[in-house]
Amino acid sequence: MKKYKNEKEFLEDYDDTKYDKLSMTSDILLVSVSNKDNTNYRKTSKKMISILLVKRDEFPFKDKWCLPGGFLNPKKETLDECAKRILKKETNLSEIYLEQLYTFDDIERDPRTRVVSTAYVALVDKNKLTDKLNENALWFDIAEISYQDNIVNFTLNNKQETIKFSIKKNLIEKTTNQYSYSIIKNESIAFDHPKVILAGIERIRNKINYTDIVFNMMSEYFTLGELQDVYEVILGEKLLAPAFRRIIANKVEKTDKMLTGKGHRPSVLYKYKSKSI
Amino acid sequence: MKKYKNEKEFLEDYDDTKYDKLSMTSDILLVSVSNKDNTNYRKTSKKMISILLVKRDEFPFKDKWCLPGGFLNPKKETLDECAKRILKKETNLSEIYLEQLYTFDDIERDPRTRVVSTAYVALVDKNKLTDKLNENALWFDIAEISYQDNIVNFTLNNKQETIKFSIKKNLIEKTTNQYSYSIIKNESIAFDHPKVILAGIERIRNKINYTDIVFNMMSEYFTLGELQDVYEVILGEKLLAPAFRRIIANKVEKTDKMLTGKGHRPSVLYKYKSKSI
DNA sequence: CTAATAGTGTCTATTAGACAGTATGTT
DNA sequence: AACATACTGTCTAATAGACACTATTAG
Repeated sequence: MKKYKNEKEFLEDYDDTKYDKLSMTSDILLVSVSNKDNTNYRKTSKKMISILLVKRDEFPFKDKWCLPGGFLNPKKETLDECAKRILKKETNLSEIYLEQLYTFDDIERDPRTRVVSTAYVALVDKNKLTDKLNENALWFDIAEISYQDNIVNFTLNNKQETIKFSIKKNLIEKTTNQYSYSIIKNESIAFDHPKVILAGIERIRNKINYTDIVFNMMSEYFTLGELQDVYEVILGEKLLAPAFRRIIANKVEKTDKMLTGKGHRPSVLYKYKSKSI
Repeated sequence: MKKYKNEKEFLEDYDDTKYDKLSMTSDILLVSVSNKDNTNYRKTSKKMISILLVKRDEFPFKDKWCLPGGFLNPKKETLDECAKRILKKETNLSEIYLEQLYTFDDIERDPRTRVVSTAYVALVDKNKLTDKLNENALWFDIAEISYQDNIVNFTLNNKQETIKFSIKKNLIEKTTNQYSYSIIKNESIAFDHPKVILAGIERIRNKINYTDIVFNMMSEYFTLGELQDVYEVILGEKLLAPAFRRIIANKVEKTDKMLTGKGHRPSVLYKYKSKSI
């Protein structure tokens, strides 16, 4: 091997074309909250988690649904910037909560060639999306996430279509409960994106208890009942109101606004109060 | 654009050489626990966190220390497999705790070319390493991690050398306390590896409270005093023994072995008791 | 009035924090 | 004996869980 006197000389002589390279993408699980419409004037409309899917109009996986994503330009952007560029294209918003989730890299995850994908979770209040969505993009409600043993069954809905898929969780590390995922049923979703959806939902579920992550999906003003509903749909369990209110008490502040017209006692609207450090 | 009848036809015609690609590496923060030697026969030897660093013998960053790592072979291995291959080479062990940490991808992080690195945290009980280390590899003790405002100062030690570096944490997301890191002092460590070290230590610090991650660094038999020492050095704070014992009570089981010869009351040796699910 | 949700008071159970005390080895 | 750590008992403080109760609206 050639000996170099210094780093500058080494770099000038460096030829990266002799090494095997690969492509990377950023894929984004964009999550929000919807209201399930309701006919009974008394009942409040229940909350649901929604995710944005895009219908592929090219091969591979033509006509399947996938997460918004795109190839990284290795010369001039980071994965974060790539994710933001894609979000901007899909939602026309720049100020969106974004968090790196996991890097997915099964060798065969893309049939074209080796593509490693760094997945992101993005959270948004859907009501802020005033612009019309890209015509291939649609919000799906997560109608159900059911756990049976180590199998997770998802049901996604939009007005035209229902999507189902199932993932098996295999415990690979006892000390920290690490699981590997294998897709055991999936007809509608492209790539390994079912895994990304599950990993992202579980990330939010974990973080909801020790961070203020939920407020990225809430409107500016909300009732404590709505907030509790969102916690319940994310956690998949009912909470008791007094305990819930104690826990979130110092994350919210009362406003002088009220939500009325609901066939029951009106409720005070609250705002998110970020911790002053 | 050419129209394809089906996916097979599309894939047969697919040419990935027309897209810009990049290189990826797996870098591993291998962490263990050491005993700080002690002269007073009465005192117990205090615990320290140790990490494995490798001295680079080639450009770039020749003669600097870096984390063990290596290029991903895009044709035939996953990032996990790549990390395991490197660990095997460094430690000759296959059964090591391994967890994906974060994907680091600053554009200029490698002066040669664009290299995205997926970092891993690996934990091991150093006593299991019977084979001699690779001659370029050395364990460094983390002598100090001090926080002043949002600046973190590291001091690493081995017998010959002391390494210091400082990282500034910039809050980029209030709701979940996400920080970006910037290296503000560093003379000895290659690439952006100071960031990886900080991120890895903080990951372990977070997980120690809600998982059994710590036992991956412990010997098979340990005293509760040793275990508490490890918690304290990772958390950077003193704990009260009665509370600590209550918390870890159902993670450990008593053995009939005792640790004697220490100038004070002998202590019972315990074993890790993994949760039966 | 009724059904539905909003909101609070309070008791109990559980968990965490603190301290003091006893126990037992080596030199 | 002296020192250092091992280990436990118990009081107190803080937090979480549960339930019952009152409040207030649209229809």
